[in-house]
Amino acid sequence: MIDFKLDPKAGVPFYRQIIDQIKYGIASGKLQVGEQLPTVRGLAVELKVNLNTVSKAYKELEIQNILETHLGSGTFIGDSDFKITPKQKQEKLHSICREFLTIASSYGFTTTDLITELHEMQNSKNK
Amino acid sequence: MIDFKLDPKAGVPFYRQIIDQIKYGIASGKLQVGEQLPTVRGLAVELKVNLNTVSKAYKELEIQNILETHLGSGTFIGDSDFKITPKQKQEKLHSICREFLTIASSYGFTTTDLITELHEMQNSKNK
DNA sequence: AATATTGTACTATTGTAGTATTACAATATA
DNA sequence: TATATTGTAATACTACAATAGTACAATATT
Repeated sequence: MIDFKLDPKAGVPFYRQIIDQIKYGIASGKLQVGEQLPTVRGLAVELKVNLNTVSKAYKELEIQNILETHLGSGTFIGDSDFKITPKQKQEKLHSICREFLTIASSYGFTTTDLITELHEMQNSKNK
Repeated sequence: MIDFKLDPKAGVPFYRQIIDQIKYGIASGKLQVGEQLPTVRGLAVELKVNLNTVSKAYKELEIQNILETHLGSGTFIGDSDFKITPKQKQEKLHSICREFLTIASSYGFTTTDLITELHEMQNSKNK
């Protein structure tokens, strides 16, 4: 289970911080498929926010096929790899990159600039 | 001069659409250094928005050292290459890429995924 | 100097995001 | 079947972003 934490000074909405922490928890292996998350009320009390704030986070992750909610029993980590087809994943990657390119080009950067920079960031990370 | 167009359905604020079109105009060479932009009133009438909306766009671009405004005479494309140092440009590129990485990783994509995709997009563009 | 033209500043209005309050509906469990 | 536990829905409050209305200040032009 994750040790959830909210930072009111982060400038990021609470519900989005919750989303990010769950996503990161999955990516890092701290959260396993099938594992139950805290109940909306439980996490709301723990984080001292309203239960709707937690609910909003869970709901958005359910739309993204990352969580499964079962009324009466709770919310669980879904097996998103089974639900998101490789094609859907590829399309998501494509749309993210296209959006990125649009923003970058408005600053005058080329695709090559971006690739170069990403390479450098990758290298400096593994020092 | 650019043929400005606003899309109310874009989900992007008017002033930001104006900003993007000017930036893209510069990047694509349609706007030259020293060239005068429409007056805030002129463009406001043309786009059927309030003059403050145009003013806001110009002001933000002036902060970014992309435009120069001269009260009484108008707003002009500045020689941003002289004003933005290579170091600043590099930092901008870096911050854009880091932000991009954060978003992408929340979807489970790695830096390598992104680089690969960008390469493919670059290749398919030059067909 | 007078006037027109330019950008600026202040204020009000509208819409939306984020969060909370409260009541409800579905399911599990005793 | 009764009750507790779970997520859901409707509503409202607050803050802020976006835009507009209006008046102002600086500069150019005559």
